[in-house]
Amino acid sequence: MEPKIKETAWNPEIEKQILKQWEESRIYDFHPEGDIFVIDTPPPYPSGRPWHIGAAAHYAQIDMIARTARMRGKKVLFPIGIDRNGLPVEMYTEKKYNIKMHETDRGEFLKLCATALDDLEVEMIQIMKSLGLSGNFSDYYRTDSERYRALTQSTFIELWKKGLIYIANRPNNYDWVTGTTIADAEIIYEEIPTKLVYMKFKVKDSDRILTIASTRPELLCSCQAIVVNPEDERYTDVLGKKVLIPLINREVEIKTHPSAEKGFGSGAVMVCSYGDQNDVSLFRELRLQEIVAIGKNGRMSEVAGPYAGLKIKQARERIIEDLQNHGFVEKIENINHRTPISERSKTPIEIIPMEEYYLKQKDYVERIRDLGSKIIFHPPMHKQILMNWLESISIDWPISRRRYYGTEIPIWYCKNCNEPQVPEPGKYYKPWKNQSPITKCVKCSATEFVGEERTFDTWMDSSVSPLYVSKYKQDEEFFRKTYPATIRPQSKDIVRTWLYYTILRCEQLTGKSPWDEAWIMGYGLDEHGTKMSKSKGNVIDPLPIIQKFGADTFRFWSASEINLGYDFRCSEQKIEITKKFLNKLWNISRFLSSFPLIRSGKTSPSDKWILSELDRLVIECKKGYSEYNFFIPATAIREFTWNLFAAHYIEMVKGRTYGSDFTEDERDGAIFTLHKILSTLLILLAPITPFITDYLWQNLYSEKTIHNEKFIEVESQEDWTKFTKEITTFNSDIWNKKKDMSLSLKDSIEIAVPSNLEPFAKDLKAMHNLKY
RNA sequence: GGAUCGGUAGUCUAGUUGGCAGGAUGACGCACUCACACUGCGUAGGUCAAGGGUUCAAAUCCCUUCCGAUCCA
Repeated sequence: MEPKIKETAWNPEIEKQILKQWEESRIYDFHPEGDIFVIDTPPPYPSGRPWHIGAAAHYAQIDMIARTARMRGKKVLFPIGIDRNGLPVEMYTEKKYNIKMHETDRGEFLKLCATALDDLEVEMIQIMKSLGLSGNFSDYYRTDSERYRALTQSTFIELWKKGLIYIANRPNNYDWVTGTTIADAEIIYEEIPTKLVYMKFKVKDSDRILTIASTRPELLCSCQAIVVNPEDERYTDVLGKKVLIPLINREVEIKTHPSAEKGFGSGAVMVCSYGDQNDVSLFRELRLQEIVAIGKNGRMSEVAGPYAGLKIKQARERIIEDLQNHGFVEKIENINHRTPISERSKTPIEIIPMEEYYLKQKDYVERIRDLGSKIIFHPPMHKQILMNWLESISIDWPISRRRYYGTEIPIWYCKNCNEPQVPEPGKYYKPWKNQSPITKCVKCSATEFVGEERTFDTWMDSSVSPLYVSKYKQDEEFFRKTYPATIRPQSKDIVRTWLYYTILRCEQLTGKSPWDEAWIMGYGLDEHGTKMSKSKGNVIDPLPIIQKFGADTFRFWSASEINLGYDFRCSEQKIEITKKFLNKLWNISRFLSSFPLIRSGKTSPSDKWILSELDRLVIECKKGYSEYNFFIPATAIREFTWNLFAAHYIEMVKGRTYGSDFTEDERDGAIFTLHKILSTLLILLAPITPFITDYLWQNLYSEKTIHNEKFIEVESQEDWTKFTKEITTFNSDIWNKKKDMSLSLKDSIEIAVPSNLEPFAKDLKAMHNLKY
């Protein structure tokens, strides 16, 4: 019999045809009726090649979530978006054209950014499509579109009217390289070598010298107090006394505070505005008058006297020199200091008082803890990341940024009384460019206005993604059906930003949690187990790999290699090896394609045995799919297919399907079982490897696509799996014996089938050519 | 300092309720050409990080220590 499938190997080129077929038949279109399942897809930022292989794996898995839901009978809304707001493109543009953003015409600069994004986006969409994502590409969204930005602005206006937004001048994380305030969530910490300088402070009206260790001697000019631990007996006699700041010659008081550690340096700490967050809280608690020592340009301000105008590092070196020359230095230690760094520009941040807009979040911590505790996390352990973050929120969220490529803050100020005022929600406003839509000041009735120039923190945009995809304030009925979304898939490094901010904002706007479930994935690591990043240069580009081995190989690798929530290593070699499995599946199908399709039959014991094992597999796979942990079905299916189905069952029934010593009923039972198993395997695998399964399905079982099929239910009544171990061991023993006797596998051998395997004797005899 | 995760063969990894430590890869040996050489069979390779405890029984539960990753102060 000739196999219907001719080629002896799976050719990934076929994926292109299948992709075309999917697009033309629009099988993944969303219709908002029935049991609705909404995915709050993360819109990727098109940062250019190489794209991150971990990200590609991540999107492949999100698609598996969508396909799993469809096979469970859900109507799936799987939006595709591109995130285009924010700093990366601004920095890319500055570098590409060798210009500075703040020195370039704003309109011109925005145009250059948009063009760059358009180019990068085309490639991004292409890669996502070639991965086989079943999302809504025909209507993909951009976070910098008019509609999206109008939504961000509307939600801001709504919250403004609710009184959740305020302006405040307070010390803030300031990234002087990019020239903007940033939120705590945008700070990372790095160990940086620095000098710990032990300085001598003279106590007034006393002979005592106080030694104070600091990594920031350049801030001496802004020192307003010395604090020691209240339980530190070394200093009880000087409490309340004044000390003289070296070089500056200003007097400040010695106070107590529990944050001063007895063990750090000498136990006495200088409090300056602002060395770190602790300084900020001390100034507030002790009601000290701040002295702003560092300006927005990252240089020392006028109050630094002779050091004014110097960059921070230069000023530090100069002041250390001067301190040494005047005998104020006791010693200098070289230490590694944990330094707050701007996540974007990778430079140490400064804390500078600035006037910014704030969104209230402190008052919401309890409410969000409550909502968070009700969200089902996959895996559950990652809920802890959110809870830890909630624990550490100490200030409201500064949401204004002094950047260009972002959503504009929709505010105009009265030229007469400076009162800020917001327009009506619903439109996209550009206050730096457009005329004020407000004609009369709400406070003084003046008629002239000046537009706000700042933009929002990009998380203000990202945090309304579930509202955008469910057409909040656009389509009431659609919104009612699709909000809250079902699931938020995302990576674990943005729990404290994207996940947290989304819950915060959606709660403030809708009073509800944005989703029922959150699905959190780990990082992609390189072969050596270190985190991949462009700056380290160890990023693996997924595109050539997908082109070489096909999307299904890449997807199956991603499913079988990534245990949900854990970090995973990426190596091309492993991906290559994965392809062997698809080929195995291909060849099993090729073999079966030489037999007629029989949809029911009288089964023999061997058939009943493998069907029992199949039931077990179905149960296992369903369990994995219900947790969206594709590692479980992928490894279980591979194990079953290769090591039970192909290695044992197919070999056991070859005699029956070809041979003449069997009845027609017996033969048909085998052929029926073979097809039953393969068709089930294809369905079980369809969410993971949608291309090859659809191709084989359409060649063997149906005119129609596999992707409209539903998952299989378990059906057999008897459990024959207790024979598995005995069968596989028996077969293995025979193979070994033939090998020992230098016989070919076809040669006959005199071995009796053991009595416990009697039901399978006929198949086993034919399989091994047994004689006795 | 605190939190989370991890430490299983040269390498990677499974081991949800304690019950013969499983798989992949690489290495080595052998075989067939019948769906598949992108194949099949086999061999070697392990103090389950270390120590202690609970138990008839511990990779698994408890305690202590060491190492690594990530996050927070």
